[in-house]
Amino acid sequence: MVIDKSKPNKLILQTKIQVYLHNTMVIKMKAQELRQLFFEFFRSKGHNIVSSAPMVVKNDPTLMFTNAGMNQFKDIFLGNRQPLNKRVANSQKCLRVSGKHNDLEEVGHDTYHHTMFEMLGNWSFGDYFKKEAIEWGWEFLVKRLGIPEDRLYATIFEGNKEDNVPRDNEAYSYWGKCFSNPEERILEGSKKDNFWEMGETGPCGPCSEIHVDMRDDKERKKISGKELVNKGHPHVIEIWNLVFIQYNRRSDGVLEQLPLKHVDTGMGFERLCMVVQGKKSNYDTDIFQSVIKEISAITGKAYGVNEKWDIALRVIADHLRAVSFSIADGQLPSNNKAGYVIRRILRRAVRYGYNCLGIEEPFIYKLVPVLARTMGNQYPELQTGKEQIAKIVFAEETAFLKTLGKGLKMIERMITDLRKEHKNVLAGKVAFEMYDTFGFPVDLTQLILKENDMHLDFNGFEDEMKNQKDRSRDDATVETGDWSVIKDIEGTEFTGYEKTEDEVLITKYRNVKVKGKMSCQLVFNKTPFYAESGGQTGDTGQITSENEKIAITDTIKENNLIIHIAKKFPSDLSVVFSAKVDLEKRIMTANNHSATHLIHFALRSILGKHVEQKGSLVTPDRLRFDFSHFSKLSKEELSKVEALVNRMVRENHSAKVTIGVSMEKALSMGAMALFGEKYGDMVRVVEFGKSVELCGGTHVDATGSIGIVKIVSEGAIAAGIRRIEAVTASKAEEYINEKLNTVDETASLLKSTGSIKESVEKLIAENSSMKKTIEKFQAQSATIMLKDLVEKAVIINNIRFVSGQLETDSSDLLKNIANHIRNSSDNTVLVIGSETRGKANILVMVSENLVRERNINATTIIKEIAGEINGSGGGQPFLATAGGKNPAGIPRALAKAADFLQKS
RNA sequence: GGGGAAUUAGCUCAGUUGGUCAGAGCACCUGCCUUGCACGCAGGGGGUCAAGGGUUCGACUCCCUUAUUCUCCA
Repeated sequence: MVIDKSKPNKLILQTKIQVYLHNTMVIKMKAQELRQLFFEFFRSKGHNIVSSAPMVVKNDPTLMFTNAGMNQFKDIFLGNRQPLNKRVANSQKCLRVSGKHNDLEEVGHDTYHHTMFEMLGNWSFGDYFKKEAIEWGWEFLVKRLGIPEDRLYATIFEGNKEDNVPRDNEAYSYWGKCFSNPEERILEGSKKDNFWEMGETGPCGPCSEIHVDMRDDKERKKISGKELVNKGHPHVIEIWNLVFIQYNRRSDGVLEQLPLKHVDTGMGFERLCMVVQGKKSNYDTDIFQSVIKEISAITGKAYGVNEKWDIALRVIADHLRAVSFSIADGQLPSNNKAGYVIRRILRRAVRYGYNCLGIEEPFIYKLVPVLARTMGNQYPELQTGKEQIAKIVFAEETAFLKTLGKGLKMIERMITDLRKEHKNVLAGKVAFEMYDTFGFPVDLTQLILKENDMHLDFNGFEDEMKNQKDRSRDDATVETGDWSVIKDIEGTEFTGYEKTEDEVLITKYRNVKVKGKMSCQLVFNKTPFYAESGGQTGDTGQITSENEKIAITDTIKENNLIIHIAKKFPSDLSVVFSAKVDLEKRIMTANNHSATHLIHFALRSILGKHVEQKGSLVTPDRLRFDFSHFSKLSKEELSKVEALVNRMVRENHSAKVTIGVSMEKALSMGAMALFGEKYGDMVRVVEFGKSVELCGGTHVDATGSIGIVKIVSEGAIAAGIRRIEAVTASKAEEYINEKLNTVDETASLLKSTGSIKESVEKLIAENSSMKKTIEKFQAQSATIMLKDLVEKAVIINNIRFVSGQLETDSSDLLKNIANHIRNSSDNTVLVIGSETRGKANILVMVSENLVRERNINATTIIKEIAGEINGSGGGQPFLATAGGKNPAGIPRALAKAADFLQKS
């Protein structure tokens, strides 16, 4: 056992004290110490302590977030990678927002579910198995932490006939040696609780769980803990799951034995803290209390006073962790995929603050520093990123509160409408629309309705919700077939750094059906194709055999396997293929990738060392680079960056690539490790002059071949994060030429020899003054025409009838004339015809007093006369228009209007 | 990836089965009043109603396409 040598007795003493104090429930071992104790324990058992993988998963389409400690070892279990150490232990940050064990809407209502949590785990990759796993589990909990034996239960797998798996007698026998009364303490569990599977297919095996009974003595006497295991009792809980991976499930459902057997264990750290600290709730441990106290200080709502507040405080404390860790890993809140999950979690926290605590302004961002203090030791990314995290949370909170504000307005309007109709039920469809289209939470809708003595048709709402889910699910079904193995070779050697063409053999293939579209996936023994990774898109190209040529449309990486997406499967899979990468695209991609390195370097030189890469996208056509910076780049800064980059291009720095460098060495060379990026134990370093980066991508041999780099755009993508887009080489040439052409064409249009800008400014000024002049003229000519017409007016039936045909193509002008007359004189009917582009138009205006007193209607008149021009029309009682194809009929139409008035 | 919504003045937004309807507040400009924490009063400039098609006598309003943004689902 490894303990702190400077205080050799402290640990032992502490353990003894714990045993003594456990029943009185006043033990205080800080979470931080407990975590270290776990590491030291497994180090003493020959384990290598590794760091937590990022919580946000990249390069795995089936998983958005790390949801268990074993995720980062998935490819080892699948046999795609050899482990460096056969015994490993760590603490992994995990996120679970849905699935059988957890649902986001439940978190906070009980005292032991979380979105983000830490999972302690120890692993054996084909090394030790059930015996050691069980013995060490027991030793750690009972002997090291001093958890009394009579509070522990173990479960084992009861067996399953369908799968042909026997009862796990082996596990039972080892537990039997630990407990003094095994019959009482070891329970059997069904497939549901005690058989672990990675997915529908893949590695799986029986598991054995350890449960703790935390109830008072009195309670324990009443009902045996045995009755409460796996029954959802808040104080009789599972804390450690030991999984014994010994099978592989094929897609036909049949289990086959694995050649190597593995151990995968996971212990909920928050629960362990609760047990060790003698608390009844995870939220009472020091992990959460510091944050909860801060929320209370801000909101004035103390914990433990009433249930409604407590739920809100728990929700906020939990969600703060999930959101902060995600942002630290580089996952910003956004409107799809992983980013959307984060947004939803944060919004839920805001909602609880709003509903239950009555906080109507951003406040969660204020909690980030406290969280960084509490957990920054183990997870330094929180400490270094805390300012940026706070900024992003603030922006997100502000935006959502605005959404809420808009929704409140809408719902007020709806309530008014309902009142008018004397109804008190809001249709589910309406609430769903508010939720679906405007993001207004349904529980708030319900709350507000209740305050107004109304309620929601919740069933209707859920129906709509179900419809939408079905729609999305139908669309997203992916059917993945089994790998068919042709040659049993593990992994793929990547030869693409040296060559773009290679002789390859197909080792396995499978079908993947997405949206009814079949995609053919191939794996080779070695390949020159670069798989999408690190922002660089996958290679395209083709494979050819003697009688076939097949296009490769993309290359991806899944669980460390390089997979080629082919147009179709070759008819003969066993022959040698010549695999050839599309060279032109590869070169263009390399230009862009190397250029991102130069841009990164230039940004740091010019803006400062706070600039860090936050993401990038490199395609053959363009590049995108996201980085942290607090404000918009000025024009000067942008041109400085561009100038420095292009200088480095001209200096023609050769690429210096070093492979198999240890992480420490790479960092000492000046390379930057990015938080949220998963690196292997050995890394690849790419240097161009002073630019040093950890990078697995393909690059130019020397910067000169990039030719030229042109920044195309710069903008914000989130608070504190900016994005630069750029083009290089021939694409940059095209871009610049296009711009210059525009300038040339503009200049020749302007016939300008001097400054184009001045010419355009002059043109705009002239244009606007001309506009005004024209308006004046039009008004004048309208007055003249008006006068002309009015002079020719006749009196029919005591009505002044003004009519005539005008030459104008402006319907606005006609309307102007009409309105002018209407406003200036009563007792008038105006009928004007005009011809534009071979079509006839007629306008009828009737003075308001005639409409009122004599019931003369412009619409009636226009319908009466529109036939004469082969047209139709309509309008309002005082103004109507019609159009038709027969201009020759205009005089007849005017005459008919006169007749009409005569009769009325 | 799939649904829905939005885009109107520099900003925040109104705009009622398609017809004097292109508006408000803030900001801006001019003048007056005189300074007290968003001073007040009077007047004024500013909009291709996101872009492009279509339907119609007539489109900010209806339909289609595109762009951008928001939002929900996976």
